[in-house]
Amino acid sequence: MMGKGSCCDKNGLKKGAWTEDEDRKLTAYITRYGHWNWGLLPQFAGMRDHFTSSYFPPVDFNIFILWFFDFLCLGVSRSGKSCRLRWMNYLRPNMKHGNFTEDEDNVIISLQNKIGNKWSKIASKLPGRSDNEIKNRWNTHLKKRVQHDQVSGSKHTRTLEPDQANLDVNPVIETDVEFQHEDGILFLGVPPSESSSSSSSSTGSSDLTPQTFDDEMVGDFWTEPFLPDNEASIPLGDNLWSPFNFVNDFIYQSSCQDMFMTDDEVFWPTFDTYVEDNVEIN
DNA sequence: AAACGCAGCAACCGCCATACA
DNA sequence: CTGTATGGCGGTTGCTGCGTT
Repeated sequence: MMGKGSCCDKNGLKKGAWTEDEDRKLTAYITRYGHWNWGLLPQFAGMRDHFTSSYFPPVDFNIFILWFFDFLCLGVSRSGKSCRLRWMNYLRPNMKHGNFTEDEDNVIISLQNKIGNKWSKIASKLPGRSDNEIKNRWNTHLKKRVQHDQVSGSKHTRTLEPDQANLDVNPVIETDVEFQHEDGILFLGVPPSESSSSSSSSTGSSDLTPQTFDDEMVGDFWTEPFLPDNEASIPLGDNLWSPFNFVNDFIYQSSCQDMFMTDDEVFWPTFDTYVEDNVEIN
């Protein structure tokens, strides 16, 4: 469903509904690299019509130079803030949309009653739900329901006991969250094949695997880029920028290779090919 | 079938907190 | 301490879809 209409603001940044192409680029980019800076992410994610490939994190000097050339020449189509919002509210892995369960509604009602409109806090207790979605749920459904129940004295709403709604008691699973790569799929949390047998930190809600977004995990995931820990074991090819990129490319090609590659373009650009393709040298 | 009104919700806006130079 | 950049949050907007008239 559309939100605000599409247009550009005074700075030339695109606004309004996101296109599938923009979603794909943003998802592929963050899946591949995480994000180190929302403000710069649109540049690297290729959120522009005519420049969609060859970006890598600025951990490599060569890459920074490439980015800087592009930065000097081109505008950004989406603000970092817009990218962040889109990712957090819609594109994140394992996000649920619509169809709130009775239990979810009851958690929202109880926590809203307890702590007020602290949507991000409430969202942290509902895996797969964004604060925006919960806020909308409250404003469009639950607020009326609560008001109706209060007026009518109805007990339709099953509120949680105080200890159940206590913010210090996380009702969802707590799990060590990390990027996993299994059968070509990059995802967060314990792999499905391991979740049922994991004994380290699961609290028993195995049906909620593989992800949660409690505060502790959010801090790690949202503030640090994805850095594979096995890069040292990957041989460095002469035409690759770094072992870091090599590993990322491997994971990336397995998880979302349709983003940058067409059927007849199956290669990863080197610095030289990038310059040939994208930079005019006087 | 057309017009209208409302609900749902994605996205924007503005403010605040924090980090950093 | 001050100014700036950035991220996060809650409130609000306005487009779309659907039901009603």
